[in-house]
Amino acid sequence: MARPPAVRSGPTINDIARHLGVHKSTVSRAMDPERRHLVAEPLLGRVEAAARELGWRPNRAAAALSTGRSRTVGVLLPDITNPVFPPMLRGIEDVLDVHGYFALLANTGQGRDRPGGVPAAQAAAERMLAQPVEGFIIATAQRDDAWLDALQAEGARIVLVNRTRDDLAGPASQRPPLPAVVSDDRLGMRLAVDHLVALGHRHIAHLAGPALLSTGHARRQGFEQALAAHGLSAAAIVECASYGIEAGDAALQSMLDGSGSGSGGEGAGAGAGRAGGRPTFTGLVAANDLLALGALQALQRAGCSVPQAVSVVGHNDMPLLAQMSPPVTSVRIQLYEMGRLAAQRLLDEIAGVPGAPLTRVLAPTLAVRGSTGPVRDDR
Amino acid sequence: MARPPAVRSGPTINDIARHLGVHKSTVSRAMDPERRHLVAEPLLGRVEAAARELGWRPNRAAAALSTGRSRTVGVLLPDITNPVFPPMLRGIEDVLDVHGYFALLANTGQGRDRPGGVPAAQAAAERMLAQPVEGFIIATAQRDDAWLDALQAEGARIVLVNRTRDDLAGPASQRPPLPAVVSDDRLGMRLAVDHLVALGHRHIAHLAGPALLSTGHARRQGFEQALAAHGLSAAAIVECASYGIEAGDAALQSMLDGSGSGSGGEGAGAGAGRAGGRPTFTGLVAANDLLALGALQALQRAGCSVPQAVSVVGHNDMPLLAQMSPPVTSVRIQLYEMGRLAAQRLLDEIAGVPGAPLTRVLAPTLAVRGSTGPVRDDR
DNA sequence: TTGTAGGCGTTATCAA
DNA sequence: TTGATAACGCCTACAA
Repeated sequence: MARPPAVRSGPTINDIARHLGVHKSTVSRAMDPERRHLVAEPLLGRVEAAARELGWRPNRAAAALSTGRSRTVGVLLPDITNPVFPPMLRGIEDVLDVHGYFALLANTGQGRDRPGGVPAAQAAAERMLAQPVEGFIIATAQRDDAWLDALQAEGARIVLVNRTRDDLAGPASQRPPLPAVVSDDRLGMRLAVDHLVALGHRHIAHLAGPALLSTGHARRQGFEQALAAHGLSAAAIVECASYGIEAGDAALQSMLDGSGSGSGGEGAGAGAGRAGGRPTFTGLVAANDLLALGALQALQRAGCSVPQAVSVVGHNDMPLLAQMSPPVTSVRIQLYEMGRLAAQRLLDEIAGVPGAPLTRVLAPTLAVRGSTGPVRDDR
Repeated sequence: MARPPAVRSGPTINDIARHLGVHKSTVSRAMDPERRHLVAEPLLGRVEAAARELGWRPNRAAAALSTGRSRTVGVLLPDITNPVFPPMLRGIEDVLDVHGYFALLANTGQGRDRPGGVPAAQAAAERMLAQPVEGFIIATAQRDDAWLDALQAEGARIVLVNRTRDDLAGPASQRPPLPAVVSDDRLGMRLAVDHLVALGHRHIAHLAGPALLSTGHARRQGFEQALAAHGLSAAAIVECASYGIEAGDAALQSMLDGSGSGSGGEGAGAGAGRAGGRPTFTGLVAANDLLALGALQALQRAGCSVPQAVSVVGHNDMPLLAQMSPPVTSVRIQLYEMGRLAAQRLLDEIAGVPGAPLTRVLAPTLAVRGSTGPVRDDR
């Protein structure tokens, strides 16, 4: 009965109504842009004045309870510290902001499990649902993520960014597909390979991303297809354990050691990365920029100069790549735009806008910089 | 009366109560860790089983309405795309997560105004307050931000990170101070200057941050004090318009042109950045890393090699600085820890924990890399 | 054009 | 230890 320790005080529409001698529904109407026109002009002005005077502020928690709409969406990222995500997040927020929505953010790691065996991303999604959020933008999807199915089955609205999950089961999969906004990874790899081939490279290796991620999978396929189109095959392929500098360094080192095929390195020429003290390849395409930076480290340690001995291409064109040593040639994907489109898609979904395409595929371009150059010695 | 379009469906505690033939208050108690002990053990088990079986999920919007606590805090950043902020944000989130809180994020730009004359950060804070959030972590504060006073006056809980606002008015200011977690900027500058002096540099310039930001102000003071301690004075000081690569490039260019004193460049030697085709300084300390990168660009364009002709020190030690060309020596501040402490402080504030120190000052260290070296030619 | 009544899902207080 | 009742602030239907 008593209402003691309310954290948020402030006046309510009821206070305004009393102040003006009208009913709170009238105030409610006056404050809702959609129904403002139902209120007579003079009254409307008085209500607004009173609201301002009393310092009224809407309480969305109350509105959410009443309408079921919290004007909040959940954003699941592996790690905001990875430079590809901030531009995406900006894109998401810029769209949400225009529509009066907020993003609830969670960094959930690379899909790894919590003590209880529940993926961190799933745990975060559960908590967000309780908040509640009206939908999710997810950049952590793995191709085999089962919890996504459960989330979807609960009726949650979901849009994937930069990742898809339906590659694994193939087009015949029974799972209802999820809307996704992605970059054309195969095209990206074609740009990278074509660039190296045009520079005269014939022995080209690949630092692949984790096969469980759609980007790792698709980019590897794209790499092999692009090489095949030139009548070439991979000089070496090593799959990296994760998308990080360390993983890239280790993977390239294993290539040089000749030991290395990584966890999925059954690719052509794997284990043959080095012969007679020099790498057998003159070109290297990494599945993302952090892997490329790791490779640069390892190459430098091995005394291989870039681009003189080996040309290196990254993927994503994350910020500051132009200031690196050397500046890194990279496949530029539309990070900000991907975020924008994903948010737009989710809001459409929430608003029930029909006929949106399931998957938006954005075309990448190539940002050519100092880490690639003409092949020196053909072998 | 009718309840048509509820977005969030799912069972409620009422459904569980009916299912079990108990009252919803009992279910509510059983589900609250704080009051669980008030429920008899056997019943407790049945309630939990039923909740699991029916797939119940708490509705925080409803709880927030009842308790006034949304378990949500607002985080105001200038721009998540600036690499210093992701580590801070991770620190914030990691702490919030443990306590069941979520962060509502807004990128509000560098304190610039919206069309209506309202700072973007203020507008975002207003919207967040309506959400409602239980408090704010603010990294956008300018030293003269008046809206912060208003926000504080409304009773909002606020913790500042990396910035303070009370430098401007001085210790005699009437405004109630705000809790803040910052790095020791003066100490940071001393580390930078001492390092250069130890390398033999005697002519040292400063690329200052905007004087309206506490970091810009304090670091400039720290720079001058550190020089004075060695009996030196600044070779040149130019204040940059913002903390960005472009601004740093432009400011250094103006130094070289001898035109440049920036908006606040009344410092000793300003306008004397260059003499006889070479810069008059052999050492440069930038107020942050992006400014340093801009300076590197401009120096390279001018044909000044780093560190042979000029040694450059940045500030913040943002990620990837070690991979730059050249690797940039920088004052390492505890970005992640600042975020953690700020979040912890805010939660303490919310919980009413007494006796927390108003300001936490973290000590920086120096990360020495390739952009600094012994002075070559003394002049 | 405005008022009335009821409910959204939860928690708080009091009574039993 | 459990139940009953009344809020929290807002929105929706319907009546006036």
